[in-house]
Amino acid sequence: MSATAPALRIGELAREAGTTARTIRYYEEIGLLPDTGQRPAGRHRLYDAGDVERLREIMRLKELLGVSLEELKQLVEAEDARAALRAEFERVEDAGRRREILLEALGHLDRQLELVRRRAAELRRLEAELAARRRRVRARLRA
Amino acid sequence: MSATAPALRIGELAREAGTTARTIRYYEEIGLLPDTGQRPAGRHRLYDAGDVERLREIMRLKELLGVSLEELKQLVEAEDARAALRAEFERVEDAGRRREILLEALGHLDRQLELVRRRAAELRRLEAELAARRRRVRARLRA
DNA sequence: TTGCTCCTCACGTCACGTGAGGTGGC
DNA sequence: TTGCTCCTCACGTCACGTGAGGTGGC
Repeated sequence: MSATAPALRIGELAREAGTTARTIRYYEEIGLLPDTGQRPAGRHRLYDAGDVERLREIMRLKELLGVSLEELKQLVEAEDARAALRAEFERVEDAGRRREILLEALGHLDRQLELVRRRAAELRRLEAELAARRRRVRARLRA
Repeated sequence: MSATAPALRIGELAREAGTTARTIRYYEEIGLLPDTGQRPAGRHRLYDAGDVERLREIMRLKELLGVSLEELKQLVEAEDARAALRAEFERVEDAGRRREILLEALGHLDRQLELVRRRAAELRRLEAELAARRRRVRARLRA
């Protein structure tokens, strides 16, 4: 989207982000990724390094949290809103407004962390169970 | 399946395992769950506490590891093979054979642990990033 | 008997995979 | 020009969701 960065085609973006061209087109179709500019029908989609980061982040949230694309859209929108707030924070002088913005960001981060921590805790429990079984087998091997 | 335990119907099993009756029927259809005995067509499926444990474990692996049902089937079959080996271990006297069985169990656990640890590590990285952002916001709030 | 849950089709949906046939050019 | 990747349909698949119409009984 940026005019300065070197342009990537859809296959390269897919490889960089660990997915497929079909998936990228589908995400664009349902509005999870923005339309790639005013592109005459049949013309190639072009992306930049920022798009790579953005898509990587989306794929990571999807895989680690196991959310639907609808929920993922909400998360991404919330993330965009947070970016907009951050921009406003830089512009604004009023201390009260700045404090408000920070508190909102904090709330958002807390919700995200809650989701991630719950999942991480479940995974740790599974890992502990497997490790315990492994220890029992090793103890028997020594006997 | 056991004759002694109190029988559950499909809806109860679904509630206990955190899924739906439709999902259980589908898993039976594709062979991920065993057919519920010789059941005359139209008759209710019946389950016991062991089935609850089994299905809970399946749902947990599915959600935490994000594997396809085909891969999940492999995992469950490997788990069954492990259970069979454990039974053989109890029966068998020969020290060499017992050792072989333990080594096979160890290899299986190592593969499972590898999968779980990789995912746990990714989740920890995401958690750390979010936590770092949270700390930055809190530091600004104090300023 | 009345409710409630269950049964079996069977079509719908979500998130893509996979050609078919054609066009573009970091 | 020749390859390679891209384009847009459009149908297929996986993992279920959701009725429709009917039967069972921990």
